[in-house]
Amino acid sequence: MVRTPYCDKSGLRKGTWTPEEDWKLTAYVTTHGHKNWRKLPKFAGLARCGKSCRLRWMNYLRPGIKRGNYTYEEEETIIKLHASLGNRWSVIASHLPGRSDNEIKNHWHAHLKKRFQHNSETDEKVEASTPKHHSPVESIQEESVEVDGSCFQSSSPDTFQTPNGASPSSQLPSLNDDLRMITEPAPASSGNLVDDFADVMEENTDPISAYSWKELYEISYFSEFLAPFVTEPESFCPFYDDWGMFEQ
DNA sequence: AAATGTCCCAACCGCAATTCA
DNA sequence: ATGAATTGCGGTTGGGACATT
Repeated sequence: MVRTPYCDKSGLRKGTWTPEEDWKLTAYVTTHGHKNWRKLPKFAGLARCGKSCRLRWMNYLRPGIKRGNYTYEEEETIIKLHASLGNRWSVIASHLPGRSDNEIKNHWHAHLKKRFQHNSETDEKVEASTPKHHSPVESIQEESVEVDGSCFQSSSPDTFQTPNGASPSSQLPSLNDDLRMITEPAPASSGNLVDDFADVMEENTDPISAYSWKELYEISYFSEFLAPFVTEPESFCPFYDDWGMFEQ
């Protein structure tokens, strides 16, 4: 069977995503959902392949995603699950709400693997000088978490967090709200809209950093670009009828 | 201060699995 | 039932940031 390449290599951007691209993708997926990643970039105005868009959304832009600052409990969970599941990162990620498989995989290779190996070596030395007991791996496997999906709450697209870390809502915020947040500075304004906006975002513990949001703010065509979504989404998205608003 | 090495993360790639027509 | 299209997964890599010489 001959596969058509999922990514048409010609004329498509690769590499690091720009704030502008992030915004386009976020705005489009938030408004129209993502039923067909392959066609999405075309209608979102992105020169990326669908695969790249999906990865970016799943790992960095999707609501509720957490970045960095792993807690001790999270790291313990990763180590235990890895001991029992191996490199099944997506399964491991499903037990850590807000964490992507890619990030967990990176964190494992960059930090946890070394620590785990170091601990194993240390324990082996202790084991050699003490009466017989279980190896570190065996111990971990014995007490490893049962993977039945019931003991953890998986991250859900419905648990949207606002960029400033406000409590999750059962509903996605409207794009009008987003626009209001972007275009209306706080009452106690310093007079510099960009800085005020960044100040708000700096409280954010969530995915898109204050730095990124500041950059996003500075993209002057925001309103222009968003206008079609807010007023007549049907005219912008040919799939609108099929997809429905906020479909996840 | 400059050169070199190392670490870490974002993103790409290929393949397998799943869904669709 | 079959083949094509699409999605999801895990391994790998490029390059920027930071540390060391």
